[in-house]
Amino acid sequence: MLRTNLNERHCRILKSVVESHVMRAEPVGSQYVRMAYHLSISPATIRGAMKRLEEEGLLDHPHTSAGRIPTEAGYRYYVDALMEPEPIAPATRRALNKALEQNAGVAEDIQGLAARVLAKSSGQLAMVGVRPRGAAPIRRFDLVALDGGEVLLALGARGDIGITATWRPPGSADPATVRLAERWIAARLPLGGPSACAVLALAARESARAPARTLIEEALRRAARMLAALERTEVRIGGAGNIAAQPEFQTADRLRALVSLLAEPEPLTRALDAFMDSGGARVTIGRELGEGAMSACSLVGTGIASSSFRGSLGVLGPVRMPYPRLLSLVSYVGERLTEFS
Amino acid sequence: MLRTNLNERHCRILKSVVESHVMRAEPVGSQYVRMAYHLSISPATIRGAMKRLEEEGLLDHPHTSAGRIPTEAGYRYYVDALMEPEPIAPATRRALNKALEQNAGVAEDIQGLAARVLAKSSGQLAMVGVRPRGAAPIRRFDLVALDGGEVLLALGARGDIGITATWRPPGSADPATVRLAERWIAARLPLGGPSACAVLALAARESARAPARTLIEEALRRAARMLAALERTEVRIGGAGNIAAQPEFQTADRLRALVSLLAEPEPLTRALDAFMDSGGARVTIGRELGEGAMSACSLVGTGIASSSFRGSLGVLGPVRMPYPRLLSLVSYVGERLTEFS
DNA sequence: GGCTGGCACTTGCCTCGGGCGAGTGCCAAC
DNA sequence: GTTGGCACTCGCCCGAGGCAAGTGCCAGCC
Repeated sequence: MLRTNLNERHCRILKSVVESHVMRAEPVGSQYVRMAYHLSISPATIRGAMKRLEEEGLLDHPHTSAGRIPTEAGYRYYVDALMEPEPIAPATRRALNKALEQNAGVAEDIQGLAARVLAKSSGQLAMVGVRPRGAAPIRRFDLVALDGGEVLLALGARGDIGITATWRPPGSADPATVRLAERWIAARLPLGGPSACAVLALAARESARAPARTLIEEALRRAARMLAALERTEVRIGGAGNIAAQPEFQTADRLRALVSLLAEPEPLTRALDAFMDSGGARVTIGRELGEGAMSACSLVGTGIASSSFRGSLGVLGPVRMPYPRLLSLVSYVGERLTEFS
Repeated sequence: MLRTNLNERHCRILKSVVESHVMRAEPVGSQYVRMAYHLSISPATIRGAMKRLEEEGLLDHPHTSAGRIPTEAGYRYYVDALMEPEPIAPATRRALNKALEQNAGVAEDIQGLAARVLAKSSGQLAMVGVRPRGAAPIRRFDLVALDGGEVLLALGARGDIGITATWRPPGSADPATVRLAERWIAARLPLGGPSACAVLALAARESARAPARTLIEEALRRAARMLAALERTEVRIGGAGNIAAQPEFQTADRLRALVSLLAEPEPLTRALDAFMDSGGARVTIGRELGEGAMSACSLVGTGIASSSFRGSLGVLGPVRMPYPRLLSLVSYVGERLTEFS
């Protein structure tokens, strides 16, 4: 990907064009680059270099009399080879920590919180998706007869979270039968290991020979459903309004695409999933996201993981985004989030 | 609200204008009304009547040479006095039932399902919000010491749903203490009655004198938080793309407002809440929704309720909506949903 | 007296063309 | 290799004119 046939001046000018364009959201001309970056070469020289960069496919100009804008390849080159990492301002860092810690107690909503915080500090759309580790360990399995003929099923799963369900088996539940069923399941269910699939398999394989068959089957079916709900990736999105305010999203078409994306966020979550299990923060630019509604966007994302979950988070915005800042930000929030396992 | 100084012709013409405009999304002229409704009076007469309706504040015309469009008052008059109820087509009815029943098993997501189904059949944005009954009865309260020094708290709440939490008290949990704490709480917690507030009050009032004070306080605090989460209204939104495609939402402003609304749906949910505990389906038109981003929209909604929850559902769209059809639809889905308590 | 046909009028929308400004591309000169 | 100069190219803005739709009003008719 890295082109070696660009000399130092070309690089410098490409970098200037990208950064100017990110800042101003307009095509940038040779004059502007010269002024803004105090280059000691003349506009004509800069124009020459720009033309060369255009021939390389790194710059584009919308029409003859407009300045240059970076192509997606130009952004890619910038991200891979030119940009300098931008450390997070201490004030931002403090604000992030404060916002995250203040609400960390509400464990179930850590993703929503992180999405909000990340959206606010990035000025883009932020997404956080978390999924429990593949085989969510069942830490506890209870099947209890309640007064009044109902049965209570309690699953203690990963972390703080657990779920229960109660139902009334046909013909009401006899405590002895329930006890029997619980023992039967507990003896066969490998606590600490099984995922929803495993539970279902257990149900299919063995329950036919069990003593309290209907009750056991019902309990296992419900347990599997509850586990499946826990194992689903839950994605939270924040700050959609941010990117709706960006100049790139002023046209009705783009906005409509954004609405559709919010209404049916599967493409978003799929793009986010691509960052799962990846180490540091990475960038996906424009068409690299696919040809759909998001092809005019870039995604800066990272995987997050702890002993109890895996997931990913990222910010989505127009291709013209401040990559160095967002990369640091996404990295940092990712690291902090991992600590809240 | 009902004006009596409109004769039958005026009513007929107002009705025609409203229905034509709902269908075509354009100002309607005297010619069109005459043709479309086979009126035997001349365009000039219709124009006279329209002028009268305009003086009454029921019609408006954007400029001299445009046709008429209904004002919000015109729509209100139409809804209150002119429109004829439109029964749901049997095919739609069947489709609705099928879609609802197919997935009814996934109890936790009944709202999301209903929102999707309602959005599809209405062609508008659909919202479904459900909240457990005010004082969610706690049907079961368990506090158990787990192996390894952790404590499990299980709450059996309304219906099928229950939740558990586990945590590690400082200095690990001694089974005897946990048992003590459970008894203490069970003796004071009025099973079948208390809401989150009540639990918190119990914690504040009495725990100071309790034996295993820190443990009890922690358990009650967690229980209150879990109950609060259960008692929150959870709103699902579907079909945002539908109304983004409406002619009223072609301008960037409107679309941006829609994006903001999706990003921060509090105004939506508040508007929806107004239908809670109300009987049949009702309509809120335009400015009646308040002056915010939704003032260009109407909401057709109804309350839904069963022994275990209360809530509301509705469809949101431009003021120019097919009210008779949507009223029937919302009514019907509301009734069906109530059956899935 | 109310309804109707006819006609002038208003007004938004579309298109076209000219002026303006920004920025380029190229060339000759250094 | 770099630079200043200059012609050129477009996109954008703006105002004018033509068009179409639909009204308002008035005189006449049933």
